[in-house]
Amino acid sequence: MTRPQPGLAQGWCALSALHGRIESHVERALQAAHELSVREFSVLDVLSAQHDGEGGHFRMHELSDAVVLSQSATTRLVTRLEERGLLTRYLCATDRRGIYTDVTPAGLALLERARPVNDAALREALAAAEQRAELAPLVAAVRDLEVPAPAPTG
Amino acid sequence: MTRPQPGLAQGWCALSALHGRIESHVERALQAAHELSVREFSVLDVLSAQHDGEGGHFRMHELSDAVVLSQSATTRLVTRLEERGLLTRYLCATDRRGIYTDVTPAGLALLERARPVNDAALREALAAAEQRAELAPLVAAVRDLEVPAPAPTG
DNA sequence: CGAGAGTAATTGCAGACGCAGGTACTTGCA
DNA sequence: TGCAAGTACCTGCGTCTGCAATTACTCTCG
Repeated sequence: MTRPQPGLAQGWCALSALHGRIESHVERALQAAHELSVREFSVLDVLSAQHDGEGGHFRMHELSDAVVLSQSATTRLVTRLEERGLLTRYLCATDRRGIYTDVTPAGLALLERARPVNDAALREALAAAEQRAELAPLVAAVRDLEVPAPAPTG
Repeated sequence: MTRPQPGLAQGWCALSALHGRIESHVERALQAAHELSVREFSVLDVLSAQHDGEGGHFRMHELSDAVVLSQSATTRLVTRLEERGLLTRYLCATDRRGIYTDVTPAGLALLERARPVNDAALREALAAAEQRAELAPLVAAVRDLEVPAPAPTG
């Protein structure tokens, strides 16, 4: 750990460790507060973001790409969320193979309630990770990403 | 995805996406080449690194902390690796509750064969992720971490 | 029109995970 | 010594995940 291999693995190891720590911390917080997993929150977030700018719908495979999950896992994840009334599924008119997903008002409401919990947990996890020497630089990089360029470059 | 929320979530989202993409790519490569999961490789790597500098052993809870896994998952992971002859378990002499784990020569050999596969897959995944605008800066940060201080020892 | 290739989503199955509970051991206190 | 509290690891159970196979639909070419 202190000095495994001075190659690529070091960066990847740090990335992985940081991700794991943040995920488990946020997972606990979201689960306790709203019975949401990180993935579920992520789906809601991605879908609602699209909602803002465009039609507010995602194809299943687009969604699985966005949250980096297999198609089967995405199917089941959407199913669970749909059963809780947080998402809707509807067929694509022009291509009957395609299925769109969209956030329901209930889903949007839950998302907005969960967002501060998510952000707080995120802050805590980042602060904790910053204490570790090998994670600190990556934490800084993540923080820099937050608002890289508020200038609308188009 | 294009512009979810201009807050903390953006950096975390990028970190999560990058991690997911790298992990699934490396997982496939290691699985195909050596029937190793990313976690298993990680355990072997961490343990062998410790081997270099120190006694070469980890307590279970230290290991679970290093790879960011629950204790139960660590127990089973070590069990699987032990059954394949890649790890050894032995009691701690001074504290009979504690259990140390160490890499066997076979484990070390497999690790060294798997390392180039891991590194190659890592490189590929990073290169692919770099093409995405929202992931590129984080990829750069990870690359920077690789050799932060190449100062030779002594 | 109809056969075959290709694409989108779902389902069966086995593997791995986390949580809660249990066992074994150590420590603190009387 | 004896008992309660705390620590370290393991096991039962339910859930989630990925892979492979399946179903449903579209597209291309004859």
